Amino acid sequence: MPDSLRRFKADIFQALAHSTRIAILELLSDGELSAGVLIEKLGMEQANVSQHLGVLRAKHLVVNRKAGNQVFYSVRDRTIIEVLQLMRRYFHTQLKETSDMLDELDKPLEIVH
Amino acid sequence: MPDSLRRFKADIFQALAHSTRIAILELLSDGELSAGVLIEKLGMEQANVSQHLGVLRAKHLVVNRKAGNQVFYSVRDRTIIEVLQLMRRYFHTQLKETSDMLDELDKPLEIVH
DNA sequence: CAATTACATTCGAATATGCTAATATTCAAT
DNA sequence: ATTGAATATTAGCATATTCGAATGTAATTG
Repeated sequence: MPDSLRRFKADIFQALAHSTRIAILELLSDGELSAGVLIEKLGMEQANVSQHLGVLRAKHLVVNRKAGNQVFYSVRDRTIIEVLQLMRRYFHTQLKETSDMLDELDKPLEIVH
Repeated sequence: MPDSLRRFKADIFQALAHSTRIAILELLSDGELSAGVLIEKLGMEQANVSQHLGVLRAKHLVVNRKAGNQVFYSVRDRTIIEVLQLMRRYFHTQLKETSDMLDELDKPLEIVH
């Protein structure tokens, strides 16, 4: 497999590598929503959400449609939703295999010596 | 869905968000390989590959088995391989939809004037 | 016990990412 | 034309990632 394809994949994974962007894609999985509704449902700063939408747009994971004052977003390809679902399955498998996993999640903070 | 689960997913995606780590997982998809063989097949710096293996280990995407002098790595859960395969399908879909995609891929290299 | 092989870890510099606050832009309505 | 609402962009700072160079650590061999 050519490295260009791997870089493409890595780019997509990078776009998925943030809980807010995952939340956005999940919210959009049932159909399009305006930026305003997304901001409201996420309960986060407008600029912050807009930046995350910008990342998803840049990687073509979402498309946007302007309607007057508003901008409606939707997922471009359902395959991405499938990836997220596969990930959930992965989570459950791992949960069964190692219950330490949850402790591990908190670890990054322990780096403070 | 709780945010902790999204953060877990994001963490895994972060681990996948590098072409070298994707290459490692692909190389391991047919069975375990020693760190040395991985380094050789990747043709990269020993320390660099070891660091990437460290990331994959930290996120439990791979497990390692010590045998004397060597360390053998293998993917912990095939689901991750499935995610990579889904991603390949995604790539092909996108390729059909927008041929600009390839231009986008080469862009970073064109910085050399 | 050297010396070597196979990996891992640490350090430091470069680059990338994420956030808030502030500012722009774009369309709508008065 | 002004104002207001919805969204995007920029600036600046803090933190994270990535890399090569150097160093550390086990196990192996002589």
